[in-house]
Amino acid sequence: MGPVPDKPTTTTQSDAYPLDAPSAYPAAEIARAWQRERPGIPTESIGIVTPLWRLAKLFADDRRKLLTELGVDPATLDLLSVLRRSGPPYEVNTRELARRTLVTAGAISQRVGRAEAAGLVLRRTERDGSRAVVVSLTKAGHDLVERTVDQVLTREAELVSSLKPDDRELLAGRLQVLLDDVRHRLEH
Amino acid sequence: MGPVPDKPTTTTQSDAYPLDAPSAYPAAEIARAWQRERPGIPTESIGIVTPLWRLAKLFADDRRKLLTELGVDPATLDLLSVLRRSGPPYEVNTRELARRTLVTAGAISQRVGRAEAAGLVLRRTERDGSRAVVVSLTKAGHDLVERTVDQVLTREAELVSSLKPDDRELLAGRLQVLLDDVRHRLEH
DNA sequence: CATGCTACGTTTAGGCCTAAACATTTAGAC
DNA sequence: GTCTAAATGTTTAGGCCTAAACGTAGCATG
Repeated sequence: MGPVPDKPTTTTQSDAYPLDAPSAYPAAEIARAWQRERPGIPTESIGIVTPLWRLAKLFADDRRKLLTELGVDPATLDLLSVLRRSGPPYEVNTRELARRTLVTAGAISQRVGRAEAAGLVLRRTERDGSRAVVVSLTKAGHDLVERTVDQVLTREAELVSSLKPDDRELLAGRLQVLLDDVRHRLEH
Repeated sequence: MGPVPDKPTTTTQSDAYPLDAPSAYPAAEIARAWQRERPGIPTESIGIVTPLWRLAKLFADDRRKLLTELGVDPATLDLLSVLRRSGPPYEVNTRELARRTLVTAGAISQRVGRAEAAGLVLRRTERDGSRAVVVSLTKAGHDLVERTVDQVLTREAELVSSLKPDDRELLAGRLQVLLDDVRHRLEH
């Protein structure tokens, strides 16, 4: 049966995993532990889903910390970035914002509300008497993006810099294919 | 310069992206949009980070919805799963829990508090007069894991079922390598 | 031009998390 | 032993998000 991972740790901390390796239990060990505890359970997904979640969390935590220093929060920068990237006149309606950021309409409404209160965006109706809302970037919002996005992307490029360009493209491609497939399955 | 993606969408929703493809702007287009708007900005990471975040969110949202139907929340099941996987006597101290779940000590404290109030776990000091806390699974907690984990893993196996075993292992391996490297970099 | 369905944005309630402040305990230095 | 510094678990404050309830606008049918 090989080594027994994920052993009970009643004693103190870390039998198998020293403190200086804060999260070193590969997904493979989680799958093995489930197989040991519940033989036959479908564990094929663990090797994909677990590292994927962990990577996402590491990137998100790191970005949040960097942005805190810069005086922004990730949700606001996400909103401003979509507007900035769309090019002049830096306007996008709220449906489109929800679609591009993968959050609910309610979340968009709150994000825009906060950003508007901070003077970073403006909100106006799409046409007279229309209910649709268009959000646009103010100068302050534009400036905020300009002085933060480079730092964020530079930092993240550093974090993935162990990947050689070919490997990076290969991984990016496979992730995109998987993403498209998962999205397709979720649409039923 | 090729096609111009991520065009302003002042008009209505979705010029280039119909509503029936709720999130179809590949990471590559985001990178191209940044290059168009801010030439020279380092965009290498986008192809990795963006699909990775989106996949993580799709999986997390789907799991949350499934678990809501089953009457649990993801955070609680995460806690119970670590305990269940550790094998008899289903006990893990709180430091170890924090390490394995990638959340802060405060979050663990709250998770355990909620689970304890729901009768799913017990909390006791590690030794007499000690400050260290050990969390253990109750029968109710054990039962809850038994009747939910199979469904969660089955569902997730379905979501990644487009990957052939070889592809799956390859991707899992590359993600784990990247995870280890990113973690290493974050330790400074 | 009613009627009812659908789409849309906002608001509210509740949940979970992080960061920081606390209160102890544990470990070292001398 | 004593004292200081580090480690540990909890609490609190504040932030962001989802789900659901609303109120209204758009629109097709008859």
